[in-house]
Amino acid sequence: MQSRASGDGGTRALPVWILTGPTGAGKSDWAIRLAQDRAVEIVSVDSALVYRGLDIGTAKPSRAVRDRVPHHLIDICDPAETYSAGRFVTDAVTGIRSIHARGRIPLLVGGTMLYVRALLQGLAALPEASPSLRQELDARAAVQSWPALHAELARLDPAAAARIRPNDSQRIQRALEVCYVTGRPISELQRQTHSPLAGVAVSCWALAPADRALLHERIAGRFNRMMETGFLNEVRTLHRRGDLHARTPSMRAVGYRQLWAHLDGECSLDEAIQRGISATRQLAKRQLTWMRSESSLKWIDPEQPAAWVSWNRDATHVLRELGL
RNA sequence: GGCCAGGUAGCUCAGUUGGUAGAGCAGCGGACUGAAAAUCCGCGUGUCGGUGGUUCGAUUCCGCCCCUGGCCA
Repeated sequence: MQSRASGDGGTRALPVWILTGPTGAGKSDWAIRLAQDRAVEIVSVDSALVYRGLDIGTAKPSRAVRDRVPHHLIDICDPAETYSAGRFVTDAVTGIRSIHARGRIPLLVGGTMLYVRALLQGLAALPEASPSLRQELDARAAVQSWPALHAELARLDPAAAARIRPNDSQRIQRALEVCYVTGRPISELQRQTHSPLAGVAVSCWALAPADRALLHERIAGRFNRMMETGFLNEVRTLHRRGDLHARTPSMRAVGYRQLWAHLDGECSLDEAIQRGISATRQLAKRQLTWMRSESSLKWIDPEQPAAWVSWNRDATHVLRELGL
């Protein structure tokens, strides 16, 4: 990917900025403050923000904010659809190219770490999901159990089976699916990946409070605020559509899943809220695990008074250098 | 005030016919290639309410005290 911008004395490659962090850390606010009134556009890196109608529970930036600062990859599909890491890479690359073509800097913001990694390290050229094959595998697992299908994978692709746990339904299913569709083991195909951002200057920051207890407080506070601003009604509207169910990927999102269970009569509202908050904390923990393994991240503690100033100063400096 | 039932992990509870205890949830750590806000793996010491007594040994049995809930006054 080659992108150029006209500076004072010639052309320079435009960078890609990535701001990630656990849910509730304040990524969106920071991104909007940075991008506002500057040659910066935001690309969402979030598997839930892509769905229309999932607004309150995803803390989606408001229409007003998006009118002020351009956002990409938000509200691009219906909740009944299944978005994917593969589609994300394609969409994100398209977005980045168009932003660069406008002579602006893309700021990728979000906490879906698989998507971040897919961008940083690339995704292998694998076939996309086959709903019919997955249905068939689900049916087989219901009678034979996933460990039995794991044993089958061990015959077809020993390397993949060694890495995947016998109960990891999702990965067993995917590995078998790829085997059946391509006739080749997924472990072999996965060996060839290339980053779609190869050759681009990428800066990657992780916004995360050093104090976990503080993050937990923010998460609970935010969830309660969502409840006060109509989260339950939002889920009820989706529930009433009739074509969505508890297993639809969009409805497995944190918060939506628990409120959906309440609407299905599985638990009280109070319990659903508590479970939703716990699920959010657990999500944040998994995101942090992923971030710790990403060595290229520059960590920012939003609680440090100087953190914003220094991040903003660095960004301003780069923009000036590029004549933007 | 009397009677009954309880007080065991952050929470809900199990258990020890006396040899100092274990589940679920929560929490923590980890894995992660088209569902990823998903999916999966690992981690359980806590004055067993307090205090006396019986005993080689008490969280377990007995006495008293404290706390919670219920019933009766």
